[in-house]
Amino acid sequence: MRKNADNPKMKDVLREQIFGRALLPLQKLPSERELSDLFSTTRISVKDALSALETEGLIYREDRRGWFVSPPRIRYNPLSRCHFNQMISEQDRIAETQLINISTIMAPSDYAKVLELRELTEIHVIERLRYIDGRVVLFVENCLIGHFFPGILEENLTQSLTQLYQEKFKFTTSRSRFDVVPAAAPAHVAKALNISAGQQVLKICRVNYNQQGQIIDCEFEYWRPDAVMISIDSIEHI
Amino acid sequence: MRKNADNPKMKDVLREQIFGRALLPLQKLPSERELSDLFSTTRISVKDALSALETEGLIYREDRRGWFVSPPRIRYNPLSRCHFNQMISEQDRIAETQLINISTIMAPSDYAKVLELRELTEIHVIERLRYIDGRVVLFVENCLIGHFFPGILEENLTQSLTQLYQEKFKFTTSRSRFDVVPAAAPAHVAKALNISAGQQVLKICRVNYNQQGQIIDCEFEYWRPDAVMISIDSIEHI
DNA sequence: TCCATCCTCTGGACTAGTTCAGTGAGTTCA
DNA sequence: TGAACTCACTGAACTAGTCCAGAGGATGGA
Repeated sequence: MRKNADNPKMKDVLREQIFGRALLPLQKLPSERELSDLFSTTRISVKDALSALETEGLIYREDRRGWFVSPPRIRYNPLSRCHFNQMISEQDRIAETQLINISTIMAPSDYAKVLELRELTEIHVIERLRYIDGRVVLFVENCLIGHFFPGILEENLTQSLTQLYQEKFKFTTSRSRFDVVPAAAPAHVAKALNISAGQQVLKICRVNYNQQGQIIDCEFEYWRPDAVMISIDSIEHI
Repeated sequence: MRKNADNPKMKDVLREQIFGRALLPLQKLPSERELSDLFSTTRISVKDALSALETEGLIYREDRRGWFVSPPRIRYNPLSRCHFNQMISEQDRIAETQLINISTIMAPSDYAKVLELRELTEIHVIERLRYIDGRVVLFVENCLIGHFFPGILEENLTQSLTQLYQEKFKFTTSRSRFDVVPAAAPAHVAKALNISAGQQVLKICRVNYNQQGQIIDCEFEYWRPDAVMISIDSIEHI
């Protein structure tokens, strides 16, 4: 978390190696034990230094697998209901989507509140994982209000939902509203993203409206914090 | 950072106390040493538990002063060039601004790049600290392109710069562009915010354009990550 | 060939301390 | 009265280990 006052080298050495591309994106760092030997310090100090580089967004960890060099951040504009795959490939990266789970349930109170539902309503919950260049970076949970989307669960849900909304249901998003907040990863998210429970993620909650101004769905995104940068230009939606 | 597997109580107890308002916003927690006695564990475990609550946004620390309960987050829309004081008081909180430093320099390359300056240009750098309910939460650095703002340094710079732009220079922001990224606090920012160097902050870089579409200034904001929540509604600027 | 089992390597979580440096209240003294 | 000094208390940073659990490759038997 903080600096190695006595041994300010380790953090700086690794940082230089990363900026100097002696360590390449996605490359694995030596293990914590090896590093503590190399820099003749304790594993706790090594962990602190690695955590510091992690909060700088230079490296990331995978639970019980090791530490790796972070690739450049993706620029993401949550206002433009742009297709994930398109956004990623425009930035010369490779996107994949994996469907984890689908369920249809009665909206529990927290979801009902976000969706402004006043009565018991059926919602579809779609959980997906998104990969960039083969690395898991995003856990997404979509909550669709059931009656707006008859039969959607039979479609291919690894494609863009926005596109599906448009093509199958003729919905264009007239308005969307979102919150960005640094948060701790809930257990199920942490597991899916290969991080340890309670680690920091960037959480984005989005609510979408159709042409009639009705809320049709909401979305909870949990990003690995080193993978993304929110980037918004007002000119794009004036 | 992680959980106390053996003693899962401490984190949960503190969380409950906070949600149950047995510990109130801005209230100081017992010292790390006291907590390690109370929960009969080591200071390292205490620190881990506290760090975990910190990444949840429930508590914050002040360097060598202690740990405190976080007040509710402020909702902030960086697109609406709204006055800071107005935004805070609309949320029933009290805002203050403190001027730290003013300087007029030739734009160094990193600033020149953001401001898209092709030649040597004079800029005014205004550093300010913002308080909410008496707590430092935000360090702001404004970089104004000199020739757009003759004589601005003689004005009262603890007020809203946006307002000053409008009233004195008849600038209305026609467009603004910003990036949000979780980052580590640079040393001078950490010191001003009373956090330790390298701790996590939410960094927002904003670039503003005048009516003619020229870049007139940019701004670097460093927020204590538990104090804020980015909240944007597309309807407000369609 | 395929699947289960084992074994090694990883980070996660912990114990039990020490030393350092900034904060801030309280005291001293011109 | 007010500025300078002292000192207890705080988190920051560190040493030196142990034990645990998941990941994933190697092994070996059906």
